Amino acid sequence: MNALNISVSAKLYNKNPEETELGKRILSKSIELMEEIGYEHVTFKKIGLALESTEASVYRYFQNKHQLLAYLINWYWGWLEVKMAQEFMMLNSAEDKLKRAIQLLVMPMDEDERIPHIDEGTLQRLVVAEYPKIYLTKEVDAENEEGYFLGYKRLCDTLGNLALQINPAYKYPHSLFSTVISAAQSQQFFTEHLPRLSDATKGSGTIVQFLTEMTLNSIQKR
Amino acid sequence: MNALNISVSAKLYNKNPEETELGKRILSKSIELMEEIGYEHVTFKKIGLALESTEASVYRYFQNKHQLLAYLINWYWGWLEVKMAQEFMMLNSAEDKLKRAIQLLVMPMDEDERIPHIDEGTLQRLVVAEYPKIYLTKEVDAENEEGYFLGYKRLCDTLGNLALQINPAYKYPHSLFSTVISAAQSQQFFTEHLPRLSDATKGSGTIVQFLTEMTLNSIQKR
DNA sequence: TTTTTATGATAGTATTACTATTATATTTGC
DNA sequence: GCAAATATAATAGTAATACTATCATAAAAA
Repeated sequence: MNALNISVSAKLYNKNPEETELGKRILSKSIELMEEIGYEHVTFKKIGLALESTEASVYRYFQNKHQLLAYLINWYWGWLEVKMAQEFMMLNSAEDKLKRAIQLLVMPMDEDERIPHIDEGTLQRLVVAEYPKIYLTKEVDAENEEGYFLGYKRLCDTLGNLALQINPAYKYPHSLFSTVISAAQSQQFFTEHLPRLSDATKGSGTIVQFLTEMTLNSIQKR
Repeated sequence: MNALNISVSAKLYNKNPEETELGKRILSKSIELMEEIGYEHVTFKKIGLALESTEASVYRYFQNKHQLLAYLINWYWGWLEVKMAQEFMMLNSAEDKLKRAIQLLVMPMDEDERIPHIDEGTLQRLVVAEYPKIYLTKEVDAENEEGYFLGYKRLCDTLGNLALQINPAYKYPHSLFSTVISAAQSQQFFTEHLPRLSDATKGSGTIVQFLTEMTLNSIQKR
């Protein structure tokens, strides 16, 4: 039905939330509620209440809160990659593409009207505040096999390949971009909450400059 | 009593665990248990049980699990800084000091026999697996004012100042070292659990090389 | 030796993270 | 248009968690 559909591994839900109205409302309200009160304070009961539905209904779509967060974050990485692919069509050099990718990682996002049930801006803030929680668990190895982290991995690969176009001899493309993506998130968080851990003033310009310099200096042939 | 005492903000405990035998056993067992079963699965009841003490006794030292984790992680950063200061005395150039600092961030740690109740190696693995959880909460601003993150901030400052010795014009010392410290942890985690997000093989050599190159390329005058 | 302090033992409460059951409304197949 | 399947709502119930409180006793300090 949507002009655009982001694919998320079927292991990330009990019942596909994109296929029903209630499912979409669960996604929409979960993003809103998690961003508002924080992952730790969210319960399926509260989500049900916010939806004027029930706890049991939310459990039909997701096994638990952790799986729901993993779904949302994977959706976000998938969506970012689609955005990047669109933007890259208008650019020629790998360096320009990398620069644009870094901007997309940090800049506030506009609502995509092709996907009305997801507020991308709110989702981005949610990712900034919560993303490491999906892998920093004792279940990471089992969940990795289920595809919980494919979104992140694919994005890392994509950016790593751009780096290799600039310098095929660069030795650490995966490490560099897992670091850059992660830093894109954490620098946003630090700028807002722990400013002594960043040099950025409000607004995303400084963060983009810092990350761009770090990235290009790392991969540049010299 | 100890030859060495790491200072941790008094807001990070109810009752100073370094001052009693039970307190020290709580630290020791908590590190062990958290590393073994993971932060999420730890409860004060389980800690009490492992100590052959009680839940209530653990609550006398720490308000909750989150505060306990924050204490342990702050202790770790404080201890790392002491280690670094020791090592820096034997080095002259800021560049050598930075290189050594990166090694200390990544390399497995030996037990410090001056502090018998803390197993630094296990604590390091705990920090790798859990450190962002202390700031990625809705309480971050309030806890920041209580000094929950001083250890991290001080370490960042120290390393940032070394960078400024190499290049006083470098614009992003705080951002760079919050990124490098964070990457030091996450690259260790990725190497073990999500290898597609790093280029390192087992052993810490590749991670050290990657971080050292990234750091020096970023700050170098050119 | 008295008093304070630290710990242990136990109980209790509200919330969380589920699982299960049943009733009802809606959609789909024929 | 009707039967069957499916989706949701409403409700109940359970085990574990995250605390708080009380009291007895042991050890240390005054």
